[in-house]
Amino acid sequence: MAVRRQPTLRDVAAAAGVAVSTASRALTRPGRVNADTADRVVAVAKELGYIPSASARALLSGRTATVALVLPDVTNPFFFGLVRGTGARLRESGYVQVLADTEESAEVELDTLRKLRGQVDGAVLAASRLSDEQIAGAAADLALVVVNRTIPGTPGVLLDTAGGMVQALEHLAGLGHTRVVYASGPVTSWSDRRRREALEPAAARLGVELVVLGPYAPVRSSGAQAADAALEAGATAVITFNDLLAFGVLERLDARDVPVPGGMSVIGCDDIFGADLVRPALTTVESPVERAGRMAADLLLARLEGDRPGDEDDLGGDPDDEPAVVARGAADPVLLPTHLVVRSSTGPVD
Amino acid sequence: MAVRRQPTLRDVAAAAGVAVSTASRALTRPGRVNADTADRVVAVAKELGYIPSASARALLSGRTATVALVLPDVTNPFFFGLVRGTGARLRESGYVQVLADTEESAEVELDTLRKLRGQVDGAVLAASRLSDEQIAGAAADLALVVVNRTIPGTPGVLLDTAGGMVQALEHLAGLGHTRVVYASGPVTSWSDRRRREALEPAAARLGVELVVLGPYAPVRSSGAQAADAALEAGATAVITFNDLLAFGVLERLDARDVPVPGGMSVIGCDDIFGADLVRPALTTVESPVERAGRMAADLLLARLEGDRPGDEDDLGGDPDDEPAVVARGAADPVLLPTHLVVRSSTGPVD
DNA sequence: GCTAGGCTGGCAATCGTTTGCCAGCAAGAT
DNA sequence: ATCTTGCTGGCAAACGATTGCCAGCCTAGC
Repeated sequence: MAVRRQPTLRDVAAAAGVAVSTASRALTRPGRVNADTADRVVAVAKELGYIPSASARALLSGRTATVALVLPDVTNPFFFGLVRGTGARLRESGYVQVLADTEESAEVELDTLRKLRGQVDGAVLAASRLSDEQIAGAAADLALVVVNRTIPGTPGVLLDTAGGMVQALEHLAGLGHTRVVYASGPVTSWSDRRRREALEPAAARLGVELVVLGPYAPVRSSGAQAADAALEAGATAVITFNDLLAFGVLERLDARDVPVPGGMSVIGCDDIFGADLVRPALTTVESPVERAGRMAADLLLARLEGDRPGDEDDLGGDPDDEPAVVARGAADPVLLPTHLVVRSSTGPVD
Repeated sequence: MAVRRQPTLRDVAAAAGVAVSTASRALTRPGRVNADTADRVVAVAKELGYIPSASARALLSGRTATVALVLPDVTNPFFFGLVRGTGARLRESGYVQVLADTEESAEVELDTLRKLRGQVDGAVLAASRLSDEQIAGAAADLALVVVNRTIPGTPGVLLDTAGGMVQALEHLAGLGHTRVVYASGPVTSWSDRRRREALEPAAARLGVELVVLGPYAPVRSSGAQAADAALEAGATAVITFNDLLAFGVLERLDARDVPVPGGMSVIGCDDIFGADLVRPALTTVESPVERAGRMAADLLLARLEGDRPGDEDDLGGDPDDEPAVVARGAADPVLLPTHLVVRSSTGPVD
């Protein structure tokens, strides 16, 4: 029941009959102590089940080997890929991942970031509710990587959903649609702005009339309004800001007995869990979210490892170390391509 | 770009013109120092943006104010409720939540637990892949709470899905079904065993023939086999181990042109995200997973707070403190009831 | 006027680990 | 035989916060 006291380095040293410093070196500085001594210490440490105290290490080195993933809502399926992607990459490098849910609140987010400083070496910030200035400010205190935001001086990973949306429009144009609605997302969304900017010229080029509606909250319940508005606009197809919204649209169309894709084609964005479960299965723009997570963690780790004082004379760099990422980290954000997944919610105009 | 050095208590003390010890007391021991002095220190601390070092605190106190949630697979929708529930409760008490993914491997899990010791004050273990003995062993080194497991001496939270399954069977019996399949889950699953034990007598009581098939891997792709086996068994309804399996069953039935619920009624378990998205919407046993998460965190926190040396003379206990939870913590696991959510995948026999 | 006691604030030890510096020792060079 | 050099291991000072102990001071009571 009661948790037993952990053996410390002192215990190990005593049991091995050496000084604490020797024990420390035996475990962390191969070659620095006599091989026999080292073996003895290692054996004793194993025997005692010794595990170095993370707090003590952190106190001395200032590094915690911990990275936070800061999200507005852990349960939004869109973020699962990020959780998994960053988590996998961090684990590979021996880092611990902590999850911070900011409950969609800028205030909570700011507070979280404040508290995190010192507890973690860095953070991946996704779908931040903060202003560019606030993020830049926080970045002065904590190594930060942003996802789907561009903050000058802060490394970032961007998902090129705009490119996927253009593919979606091309797909619809190919099916004969000439009047297409884009049900837009939050005005604060960087990617929403970027998509509109990409869709306009694409529509012109394809000879499609693009009607931008919204903004809609990117949740299922907003789908009803979006569906109604799209019908009213006389469109034969609707592209939504994200899949949740698309789910809501499908529900509403079903409730109004509008056949999909016969009466209306629907395209979502993100390809979250469930997109292939709805009927008809949703045609959607798939984003490599998990890869984005890995990449974000990559950028952060590159920066953290680069910060290590010991590495400073290592300017030559290891050719196997993907120097491109390290070099790009501080500069332009990484842009990851997306692609359209065609399922059953799109079809030719009746 | 470069992260600036954090102000320490020494900086605050120097700026306020007091000793470090005084500064410390001003911030943590209200009343211990002169009010004027305290105000000055607090003001300076705020001005400097001082944040106490978590590592230093942890080193001294042995407590990290951090709790881990250990899961076999972070991305399994079933666990989202746990993530959210434990997270919310932990945040309320000022704890940080760290997420550990064990990749469905007992080895990784054991290793994770080993590394976690010392980094966290405790852990919530869900769907552990470890044996009872291994868990009991780990519990000696780290305060543990298990979800859906019964380990003597280790507090736990159980979801009474068995009860919900009985409701499901009653629902089916009421619709006139007389031959029902239970598509079982992993043999190692505690809850699966418990469900079978509860379904047998319920079936006898209701005059329903119960056919247990499986075990099936609790994933969507296994649904095809399960659906085929259920059809072959001549059943008119199937209850599945979980919703993912049910999704697979629905898909297969659709592919084989078996109408649902006309040709086959389908009931899932867990009510994960997507259960109301599939067509027909899935009738399923809803588990209060988020509540289970809160409860698990509750038990863990109660135990952690109880361990605090300072609280030992507080045996009377605060009447507002929900002493029931604290008392129950070490004893029997908490059992949370579940209930059936009826949607469109169940109906009368044709 | 003197002492007892309360209030306030400082000193220093402590937590567990790492690491710069130094001392002892042995072996090889001169 | 002496000096140099390299290897090994110990001492002690950090890291930042907390806290037991103590000293100084002020006030109140006699």
